[in-house]
Amino acid sequence: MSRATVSNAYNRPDQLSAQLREEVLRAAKNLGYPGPNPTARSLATSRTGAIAFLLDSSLSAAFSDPALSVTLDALAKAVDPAGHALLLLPGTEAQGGPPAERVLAAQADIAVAYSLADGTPALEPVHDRGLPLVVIDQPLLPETARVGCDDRGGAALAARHLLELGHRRFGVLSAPRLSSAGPSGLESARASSFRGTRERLAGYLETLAEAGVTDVAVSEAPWLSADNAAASAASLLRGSPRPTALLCMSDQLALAAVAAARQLGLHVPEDVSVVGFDDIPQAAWADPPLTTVRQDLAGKGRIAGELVLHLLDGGAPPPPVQLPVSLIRRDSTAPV
Amino acid sequence: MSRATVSNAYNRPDQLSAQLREEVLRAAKNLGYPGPNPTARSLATSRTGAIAFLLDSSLSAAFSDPALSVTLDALAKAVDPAGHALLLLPGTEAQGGPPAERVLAAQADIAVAYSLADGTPALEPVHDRGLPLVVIDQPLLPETARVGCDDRGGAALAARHLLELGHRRFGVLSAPRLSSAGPSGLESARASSFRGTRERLAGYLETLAEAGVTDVAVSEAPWLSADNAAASAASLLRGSPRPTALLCMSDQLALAAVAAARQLGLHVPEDVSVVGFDDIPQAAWADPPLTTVRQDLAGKGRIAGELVLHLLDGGAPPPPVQLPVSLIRRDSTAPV
DNA sequence: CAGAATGACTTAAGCGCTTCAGAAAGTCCA
DNA sequence: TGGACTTTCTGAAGCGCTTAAGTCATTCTG
Repeated sequence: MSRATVSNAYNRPDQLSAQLREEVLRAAKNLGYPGPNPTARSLATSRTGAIAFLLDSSLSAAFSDPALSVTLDALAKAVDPAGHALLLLPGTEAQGGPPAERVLAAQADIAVAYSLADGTPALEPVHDRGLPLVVIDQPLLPETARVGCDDRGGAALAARHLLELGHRRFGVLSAPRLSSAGPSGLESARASSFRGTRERLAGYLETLAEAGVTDVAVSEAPWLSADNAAASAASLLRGSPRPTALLCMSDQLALAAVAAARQLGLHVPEDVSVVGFDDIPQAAWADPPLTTVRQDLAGKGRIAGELVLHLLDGGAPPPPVQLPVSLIRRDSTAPV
Repeated sequence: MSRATVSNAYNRPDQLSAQLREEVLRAAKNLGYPGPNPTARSLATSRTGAIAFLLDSSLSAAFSDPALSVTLDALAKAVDPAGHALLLLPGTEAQGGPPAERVLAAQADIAVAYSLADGTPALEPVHDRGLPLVVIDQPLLPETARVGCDDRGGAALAARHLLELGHRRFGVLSAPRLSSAGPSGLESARASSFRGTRERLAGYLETLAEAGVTDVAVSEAPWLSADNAAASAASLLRGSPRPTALLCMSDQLALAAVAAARQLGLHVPEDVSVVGFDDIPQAAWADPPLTTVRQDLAGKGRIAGELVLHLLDGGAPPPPVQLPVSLIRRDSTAPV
């Protein structure tokens, strides 16, 4: 019996009679042959069946934000029918992405970059290897597919909402920038290597400035952990004059801000209004339910998945997709 | 120039002169050669450098519990120096694990099973392929390394604590069992395919029974999502007589229970005591801070990582590791 | 200075599979 | 009945690499 026949028995049943195929599979079972070796198959077909997912930080930091879980799950479901597995490459916080050599050695057909820092060394090997690339919430690169949301517009929505409620004293709770060295605050956030951080900050500040509010306290939560975030929020709330409204770059941060406020004996929204960003599931059933900027996280993941499939199919990168955002008014904001 | 020399330039610098090596690498750069193809290298070395991580459910369901993030992160950090990547295989909720064919096709050197359902089809291909296996929070299989915590003992701790506070009317909020069909409740939880669920339930009920409490309401949260969990908790709290204490199989469930109680106008711990399980980071800064059974999640992940390294190194599976648990008293429990 | 030891590089086998081009055998129609 | 098809299976090349064994020149050693 030739190898080719066995191979066909597994991969192309139409190439041999049903009877012989049965016989082959039965013999395989008897011999304890578990089916084609995935690595050898990959080498022969030059397809690994895996998608490399590049993260900006450690797994626990990355997954502490439910926004990632939701997005990644939607992505996984979108590519699932094609049978792809997900190869997770955690980042190092110093580089805002995985180390280059890990990317170089990753067995994957395509890379998906999720909110990596600009200039992270992780993307060069992707290019060198000729891997297709889909970026989520990052600047567009040549030859790359992209999906993201209107970060700046969303931030503007949040700021405008609070202005309309009469607030004039604001604090901004910022996502981490790249390096933990140096002072925290406005300049630091503005110079963040993360596009999302920069854009949201710009959205807040521009809108506030248009309304004549220019003196805004900015605090940055170093790498996402609940404790860090609450501490940063507390530092904003202890400022004087105390802000009456907090603009938070994610719901995760907003939730921490609410907790911090409570700790300080402040009531939300009576004493301080809090608005988040993302509209993660938890935002709706938090106490109080969070006013936030909604983006379609599941849609973002699904579209990223479709882009993956499209690129794997040899398609050219389509124009970048920008998802809309909208303000969801719940109970964490009130007139000043 | 021979292939072997190039290979050595990348993998064994001691096999050639530094000068020639430089020359090789320079030439590679000029020719746009990105270094050895990972798949071909794997075939030749029969090492993929990846660890397959098998989950019981979808990514969003799995990662909605921070306990997983923490454990997985610790595992990733433990294996990181060896340069392993993580191949994530999400499960289907009907099977309590990933589909067999995905496991069969996974390019990995070893499998880690996290709290899969008993009898899931995912583990057979692991065995057939001869992959080493580490199980976390699951029954021990032959030829397998295992790490887990004392689920039953921890549950007993929680129940005893509430009994000592004088509680006599209990509700149990159970993790999902395998199938969503059939009645929810005691029998269903007892027959769960998940070892953790069964053990914790047994721990609760045995301890309560020893104290003469036998009539305990059990409600099961179908696949972990905040909404589901809160609804299940609410159904317990609406029972009559209303339980004065809720035993929750995870902190995630406990947090949802607190939210549900609040929604019903009940105060925690004045009207109802709530105790969780796991001691996830959020438990400490929740409102109120959660009384819970602590298990060393990071330690569990780290040990699992060490087991992975040990098995990959050709070591025999050591005896199963059972991690201790302890009760952490915070403010979500009070005398009845 | 012969022979052993060392260092630097190459030869060639093989990892386990897929797939294309063909061989062998059977089928069909004029 | 015989050439043209079809169906079923096999031969063999090749995917891109690693590595044990081997070659050859150079350097020691006694």
